[in-house]
Amino acid sequence: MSNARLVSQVPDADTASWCNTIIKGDCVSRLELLPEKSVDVVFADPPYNLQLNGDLTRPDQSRVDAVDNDWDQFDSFAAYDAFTRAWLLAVRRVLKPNGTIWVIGSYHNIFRVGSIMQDLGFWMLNDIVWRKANPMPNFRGRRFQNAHETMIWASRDKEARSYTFNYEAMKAANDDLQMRSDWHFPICSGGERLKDESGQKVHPTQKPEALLARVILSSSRPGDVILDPFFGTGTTGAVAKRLGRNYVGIEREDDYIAAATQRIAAVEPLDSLSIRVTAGKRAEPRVPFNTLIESGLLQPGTELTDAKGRYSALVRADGTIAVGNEAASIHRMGARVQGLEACNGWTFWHIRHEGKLQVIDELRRQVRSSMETA
Amino acid sequence: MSNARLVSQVPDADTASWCNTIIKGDCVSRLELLPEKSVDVVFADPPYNLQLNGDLTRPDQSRVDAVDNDWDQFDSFAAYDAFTRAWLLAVRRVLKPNGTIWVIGSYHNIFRVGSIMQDLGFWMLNDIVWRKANPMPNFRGRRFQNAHETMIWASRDKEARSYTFNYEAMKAANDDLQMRSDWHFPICSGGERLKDESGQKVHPTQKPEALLARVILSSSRPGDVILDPFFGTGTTGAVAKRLGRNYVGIEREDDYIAAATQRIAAVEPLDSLSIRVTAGKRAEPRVPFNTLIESGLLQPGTELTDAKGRYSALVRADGTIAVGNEAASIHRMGARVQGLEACNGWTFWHIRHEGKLQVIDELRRQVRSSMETA
DNA sequence: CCGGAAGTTGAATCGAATG
DNA sequence: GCATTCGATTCAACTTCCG
Repeated sequence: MSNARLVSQVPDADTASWCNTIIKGDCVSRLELLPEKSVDVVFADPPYNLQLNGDLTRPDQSRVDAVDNDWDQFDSFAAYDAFTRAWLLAVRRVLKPNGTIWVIGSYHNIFRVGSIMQDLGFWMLNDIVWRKANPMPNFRGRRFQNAHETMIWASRDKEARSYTFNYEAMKAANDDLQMRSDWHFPICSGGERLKDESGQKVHPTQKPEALLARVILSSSRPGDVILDPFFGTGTTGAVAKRLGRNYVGIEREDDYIAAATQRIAAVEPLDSLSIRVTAGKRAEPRVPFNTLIESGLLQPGTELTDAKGRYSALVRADGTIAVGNEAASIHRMGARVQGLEACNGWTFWHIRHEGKLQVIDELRRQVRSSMETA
Repeated sequence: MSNARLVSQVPDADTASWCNTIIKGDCVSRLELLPEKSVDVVFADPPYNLQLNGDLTRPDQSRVDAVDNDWDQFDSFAAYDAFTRAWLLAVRRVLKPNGTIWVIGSYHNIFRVGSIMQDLGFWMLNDIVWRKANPMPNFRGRRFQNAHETMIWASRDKEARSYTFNYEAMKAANDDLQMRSDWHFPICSGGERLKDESGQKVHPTQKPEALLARVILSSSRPGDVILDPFFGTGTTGAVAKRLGRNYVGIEREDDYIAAATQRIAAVEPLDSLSIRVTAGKRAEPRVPFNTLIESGLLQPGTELTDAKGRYSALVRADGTIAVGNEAASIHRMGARVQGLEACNGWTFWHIRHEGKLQVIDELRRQVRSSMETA
């Protein structure tokens, strides 16, 4: 695999040989070929174990093209459970300790998948509901229209603390409101839906790229490795490549592999500027309070107050602030004057600047900005 | 139980002695007192087995009042599974062959509940998503906002063919479109939320009556018997009585029984079932900016400018826009480049389209119009 | 000009949370 | 060390209007 296949700014020289390939075969046995702790994110769209009896016809007597493939046939819940446990275990071995996994399913299988994930030690972060903009109607009128599917997002371990979640990016993309657990997307159709020469859909359950894009943008960084053990026609690979991530797919059926290979080859990765992840304050360089003093933005002896002028403190040369005889950090003193356990001093304290109160976090922003240009 | 009673419009004199009562005690042992095959619908809101560590504070340092009741403490998944199997078995005995059961839960427990239901022979009809209009935010920014809960609706047996589903009523209530599996309701608050003398909520997880009303209206008929084995403060009973159904509740805690008794006594049954749960015409749906990208109307890398071309920004794949090294939402970046506090990014930013500038609000209009036709 | 009703604005509160 | 919150609801504070 040449580095040229990967976009810039990503760790490329040491990308493993199996990256950005489709491995043919059964996912449990093929996963044994991958090193442990080597992938950042897993997206899995396993067989749903639909239990369909006979044909379903629309009110006009046309026949619904159901999922009746061999790969969705299981003899019992026990057989499906064993299958599920096996692939989840195999996937867990290759997942990094801080990696996360997504599994999508419907009410036919998602409860079994979720239980087994918990039994194996995965730690649930969210269940995400994909609300379909254009779901298939319920033709018999005996149930509610099945208008959603469910995704489970989980970390490899309960103890994982530094899994990737691009909170700020999701929030900014959602008009500055934090992203909820219910997502709204159309199903995969139109030009995006892969068809064969005779116009038949290549895969019965192809997922929309927009769904995968949000999955990947929320829980991975450029250059990460994303594994899809049920690759199908390669939606995960196509979106990963477009977004500057590495993929690895496992698939049994030659037809699907052929379609996915062709599809992914046609994908043009976005330039590196377009895929940069919006970082939250967590990722910004830490600026100690006394940097403000050292840089001359703030003089010792300056008076700090809260936004309403109820409390005041004096800046001291050593980077502490004083109230009466006591001195402490901006955070501890902010907490103490309010009688709270904790306080963010950067957003609590203000200075008087040209007659108006200005939060000292603004001074920190100026320091950071000058750090970048320096 | 006579057939005549089943078709009457209201619960009447020949109802069994245990109907419209609250039975005190543990639900598994108390259910043994009820005759088998005697209830039409079960609604169950079992403990969720939340596994909370320590306190959670809001960004303003106020403390979140968590669910820390004894009844939600289990030693292990195995203990929770045994509890779940026991009450589901007991409930199944008293359910009529054509009866159905609803169980509500969250990702903490719903996968275990669903698996066990399938193992015991219940047959899933739908999973229903309750999308909360006003969920609690995620204060730490480490996950998606947990904005929904899940209900499972199942028949007692796979073979049940004549369970009750008021398809036409649901469709009529939904502006003549089939009722979908995703429902939208506010959480229980305001005057509906039961408070004690000191203003504290009586029950930590009281469900909204609107939710129960749709459950009952969709899956039962007037005069039916509805069992709630975790009665709590009696939402199921209050709504059942109002809608002309019989209820029977089982509850262990005296405080909850007292509150439920008083609450239900104050309920006036409706004289007509023409009252339906109105979904209410929603305001124009909010379209987050990244919907434009996800729908393909706007490509990452596209340049945005203001109407006079003084400022420009780059669209990124994650739904933010970038000016230089900084990225933010369309609104915040619009404000920043102008040096303002706020800005409506939808009307500020434009794209070049066929040689002319087009405001991105026009793209939003296109998305909304395609949502309507879908 | 006074008193009270009625309407408006803004602050404060709080919710099944593996945080 | 210091980052992190959304929407419904209620209540207090204030304004306006009318007799």
